Amino acid sequence: MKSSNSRFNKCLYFSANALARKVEKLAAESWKKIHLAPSHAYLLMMVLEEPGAQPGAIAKEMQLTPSTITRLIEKLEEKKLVIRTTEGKIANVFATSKAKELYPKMKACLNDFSKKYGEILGADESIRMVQNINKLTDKLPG
Amino acid sequence: MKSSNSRFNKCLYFSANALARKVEKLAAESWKKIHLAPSHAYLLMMVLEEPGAQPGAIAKEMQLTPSTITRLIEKLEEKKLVIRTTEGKIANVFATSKAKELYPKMKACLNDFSKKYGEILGADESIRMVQNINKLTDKLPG
DNA sequence: TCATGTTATTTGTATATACAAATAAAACCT
DNA sequence: AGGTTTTATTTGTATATACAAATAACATGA
Repeated sequence: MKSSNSRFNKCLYFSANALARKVEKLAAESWKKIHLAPSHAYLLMMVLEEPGAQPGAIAKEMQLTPSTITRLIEKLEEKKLVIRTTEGKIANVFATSKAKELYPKMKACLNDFSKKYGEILGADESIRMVQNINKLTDKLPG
Repeated sequence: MKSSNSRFNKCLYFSANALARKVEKLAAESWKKIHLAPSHAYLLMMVLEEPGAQPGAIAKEMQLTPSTITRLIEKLEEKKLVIRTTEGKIANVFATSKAKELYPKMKACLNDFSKKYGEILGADESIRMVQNINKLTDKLPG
């Protein structure tokens, strides 16, 4: 069933969720090569690029709640991809050397993914669409 | 943090998910009045408008998997809003009279929600955006 | 007709995410 | 300094969703 044929096709709730689910799936395919879920991969990339990042800052940047970030970090710790140091109420997250070795492959996965949807949508079109979605998101409250 | 300032702002995965989360929250507010999660509400409306709908068809229209539909129906059954009849391998889902009584309020919630984001985004803009999102979704595989 | 394949649904299990409450540390008044 | 408020993080619990396997019914071709 196409979104454009659904009885719900006029509703932003439905449309936004349907898009997110499809995109999630497409992204998961790209990241599968290195056995990471997209959200784990994004967090890890952030930590690689900003060593010692704090969970609260990560939450803001990823627009997820702090509790979700805690849970993601736990998973990445299990995989020995990050470590956490806690000093007072502040936690800092660092990528391990295992993660650092993975970094080039991660960039390749990211590339693969954006190429994949770039081909489907057209390069210009896809860049414009992402910008429009961001603009929309920024206007919504919260 | 604005989407447009995030290090991930160029990535469709990130953008689509951030949008969906915000919209979900906004929708949940509107549906809270009648104590329904948006996905439950959408399924229920479909069943109200199409009595006897089959889980498989509902899955297609809502672009969710059949197993997810089963789970949603279970919840709605607990709330006495739908009943399920099974004949052979075919199941049919019907709204109860309790659900039928709720229908006008549901339409009001839906209205409230679309008014809410219509005000935030502008009526034309929001309609155009939903169409663009649908078009994008339809182009993606799966 | 019956063996095999296909379809519809459900179940078992896993993941992502959130909210609210619990901790714990730091900052801030007076 | 000592009490109060704010901030950062984690934990307990709940929801939405999916995939893969199980089940059950149906269809179909030899």
